[in-house]
Amino acid sequence: MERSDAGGTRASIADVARGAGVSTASVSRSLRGLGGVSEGTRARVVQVARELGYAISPGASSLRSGRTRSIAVVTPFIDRWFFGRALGAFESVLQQADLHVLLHSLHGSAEARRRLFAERILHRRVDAVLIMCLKLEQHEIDALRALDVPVALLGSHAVDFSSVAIDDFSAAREAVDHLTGLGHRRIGLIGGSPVDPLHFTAPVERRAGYRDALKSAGIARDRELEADADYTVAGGERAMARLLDLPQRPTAVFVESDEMAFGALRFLRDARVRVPDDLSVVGIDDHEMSHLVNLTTVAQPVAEQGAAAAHALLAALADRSRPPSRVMHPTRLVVRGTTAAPRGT
Amino acid sequence: MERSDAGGTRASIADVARGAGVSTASVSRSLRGLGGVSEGTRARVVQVARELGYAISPGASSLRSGRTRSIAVVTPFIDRWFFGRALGAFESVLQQADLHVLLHSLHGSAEARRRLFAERILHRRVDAVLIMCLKLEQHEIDALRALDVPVALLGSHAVDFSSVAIDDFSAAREAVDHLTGLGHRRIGLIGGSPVDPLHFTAPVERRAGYRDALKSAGIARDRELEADADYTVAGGERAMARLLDLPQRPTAVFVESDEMAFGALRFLRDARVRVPDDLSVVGIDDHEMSHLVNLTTVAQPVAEQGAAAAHALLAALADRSRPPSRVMHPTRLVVRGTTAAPRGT
DNA sequence: CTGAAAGCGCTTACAG
DNA sequence: CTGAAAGCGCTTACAG
Repeated sequence: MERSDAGGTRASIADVARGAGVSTASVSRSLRGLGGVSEGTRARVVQVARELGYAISPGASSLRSGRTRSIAVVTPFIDRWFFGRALGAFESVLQQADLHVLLHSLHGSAEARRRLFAERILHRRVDAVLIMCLKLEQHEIDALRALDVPVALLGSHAVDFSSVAIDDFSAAREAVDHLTGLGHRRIGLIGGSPVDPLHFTAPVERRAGYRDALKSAGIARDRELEADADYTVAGGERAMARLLDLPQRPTAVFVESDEMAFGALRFLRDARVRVPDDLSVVGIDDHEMSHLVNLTTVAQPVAEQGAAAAHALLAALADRSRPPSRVMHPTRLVVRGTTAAPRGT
Repeated sequence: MERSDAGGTRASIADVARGAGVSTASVSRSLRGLGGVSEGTRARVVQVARELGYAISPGASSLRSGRTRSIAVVTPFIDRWFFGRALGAFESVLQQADLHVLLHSLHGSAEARRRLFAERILHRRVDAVLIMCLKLEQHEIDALRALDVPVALLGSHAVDFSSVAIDDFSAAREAVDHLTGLGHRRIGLIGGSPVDPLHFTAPVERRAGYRDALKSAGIARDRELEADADYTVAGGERAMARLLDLPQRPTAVFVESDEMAFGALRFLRDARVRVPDDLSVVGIDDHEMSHLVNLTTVAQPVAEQGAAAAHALLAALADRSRPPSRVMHPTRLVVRGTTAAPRGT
């Protein structure tokens, strides 16, 4: 029968060694499943450890071994769909590998980002690091390398590190090609600001994909049709308002994320603009709410990216000499009810 | 100018002591801002530490001091609105206090929950623990107490620990009172299963509030009108389908969460049931998407609860003799467009 | 104000 | 297969 009394809580490896009549070295080897211990010894040690309610001291273990069994994840936000979902899958894989996840959110703050790298907050505290969706500056790459642990990126790339992402450029092209294929010529963009202090990767790539799609369709670019937002529902709402204020309204809008698209749809409904009759809308993500509002979008596999990032780190931990890997996950256009041919065609 | 070379990365407290011509004790005191050091010494130490790129070894520090500067948060899910938002606010407060957050998700698994407590996964690894939304069993409370660190609960209560929550019973009453006030008599429930293996607190309390509101309005309870779901959009959809299949349909439905309500609304739209003309719907949460679908709901302050939980833990850390606190956050009915008087009134 | 020294609890060569 | 011992890098009484 398992019990854990107050005394048991404080049992150290020396207590277990004493109880089993062996050295602390043998206890360490037995409990970690290492070779070089007889089965009899191991069984006795395991038994005594359980009786005493022994639990290793992570601090002592990591001081000696240099391994912390923790992995940091640096994320711009926690409370947004993409990040929550990627994080969940990431954490799940690592938990199964008996690793802990240190959560470090930037909360959208460039200052928090600066502090993270300048103050060596992760130093010696983790065995590996995942960076979500940030376009890294060279000095940040240097700071990460100085940590001397495997680093992986989710949603961006850097030559030095393993990365997992979708092809944001192609995803945007897919969305806008769908619109031009339907016959639209005047196509707006609601996207992240290119001057966002946090420097996300997606806005830059997706905007480039949008422009490229227009070019391929022989449509001249009109800077007025590009509205900046901040990847939130409210931001999408405001950006849509600006687009509708234009002397020459677009007949379709490509929105860089589903959450912004929700905001755009909301504004259109209130403004009595019919979708897709008067205006088509296409997003990126396939957010879990998208089917509710019947949004046409380019789906990306989010949980899969989180899990892949975890596996990349696990592989790097198992073999430190392994070269960085780069995984691109596929996207897929999901046509629903918010897109149609422009009126009068 | 700040630099961090490879050598700097490995500097230890002894290196700093040597560089500054003082003992390691003085370095420790200087860097932690403790008293008993002259300003001249402190300045010199700080300067040398910066030059060498010194960063403390968390393992060594915690081995000696017993403090890890980490706080664990145990959450049933990461990728749901409520949890992401509460978690974000929680982490933000702790980060500002120079504390780290260890994220441990149960991923909805009762087995993961069992393992967490049985295998002493948090033992000596954290200075405090936050438990989200779980109704704790006695043996779990015992296991948490054996950790010998402050524990706080968010979304549930236990006599031994500090807690932060809303009054789920009242929130449900508020929602259902609104419905009965409008004249509804046949009111359905879409709620969490009372036999969910994870034992959440909210479903039990909210269902009780629903029943109490009916009773106060003199309406007999009809078990058929209570549909079990799992707090997901898809679950809300399925539950709504079952309610519509009833020989005698409800004229209104109280849904225990906005996310389930979204699913319910989706089903109603596809089934061509008009809301609120044919059927009223009210939720709980005030999810960020709720205003998009015009959902009437009972708002709860989620980020505030996360921040309050962090502050409760901070206070306990500062004064271990402080008795457990219990904070109840207010809820507020937000009437939008999914509720109205029943037809023919 | 300062330093010498003990010791936190492990892991890891090393020797047998 | 096993153990004695060193040492990881700090913090903390203690003494001066």
